[in-house]
Amino acid sequence: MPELPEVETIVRELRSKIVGKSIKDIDELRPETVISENNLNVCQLGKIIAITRRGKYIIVSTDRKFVLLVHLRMTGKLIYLPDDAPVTKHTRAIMYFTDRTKIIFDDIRTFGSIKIFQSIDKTKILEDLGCEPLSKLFNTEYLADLLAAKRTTIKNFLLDQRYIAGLGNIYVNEILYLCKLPPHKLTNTLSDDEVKCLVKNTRKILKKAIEHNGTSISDYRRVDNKTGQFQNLLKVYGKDTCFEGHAVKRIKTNGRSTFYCPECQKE
DNA sequence: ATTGCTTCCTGAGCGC
DNA sequence: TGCGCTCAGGAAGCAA
Repeated sequence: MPELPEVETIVRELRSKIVGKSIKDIDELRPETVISENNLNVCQLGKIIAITRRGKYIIVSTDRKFVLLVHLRMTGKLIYLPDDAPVTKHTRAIMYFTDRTKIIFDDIRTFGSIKIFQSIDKTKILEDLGCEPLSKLFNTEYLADLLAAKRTTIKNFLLDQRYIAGLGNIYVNEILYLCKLPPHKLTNTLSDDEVKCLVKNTRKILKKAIEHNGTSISDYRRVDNKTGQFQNLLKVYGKDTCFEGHAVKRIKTNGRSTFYCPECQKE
């Protein structure tokens, strides 16, 4: 499941491989995968000049001011290949470049999409995202104010993209474990020290996961189809026993698997 | 306004 | 062998 570190890894790798290439065409193998305004002719998109990230969105900008927002959801992959390489059973779209290479957009569960906009100003979807957890804006003041105003659990809060952009289920479980906070603790009951701890560990774990090219639990793959390595360093998600050797409890919260250690993460 | 539940989808894993 | 069931989960849309 691509979260911030996985998307960041993909963005960095895409940047080194396809910035400067001209988009020849986009072939949509499954309807509703590529969504654009006004019957846009995808042959007119132009040359890729930048690839950035906001939350879990990949932002591809072209010299003709077009912006492609790619969201991988749970099972989306972007794989860079020669243009005659075979596609997979779940390839939903193919972006061809003029130098006989391509990116295939592979997505088993079909929730991902590629949205094309005529300028960055039209991408309203990005305006609803909260701050980037690796930016200076993400600090104890920002977090303390938001947490105090909410009436939900810390786990629900951390997963909400309107407050912090980029966290998903795996990293939220890991962050709460590192902070020794139970997932059901209410946001407005957190102490100043606990808020500080959240900021510190969120940054720490995201940076470390990026260094290890993300977490490949199931479907996530890098642009060369290789796995990331951070799954080997998880301390509580998917574990029977935590890093300290205690039994890990697995519960469901809002339809999500929640792994936590009742011993380490006491009220 | 805010919060939480349902829904979308396919494949893997399991019991029988 | 194969059937039916459950689970994986981001976020839009809807309900309370």
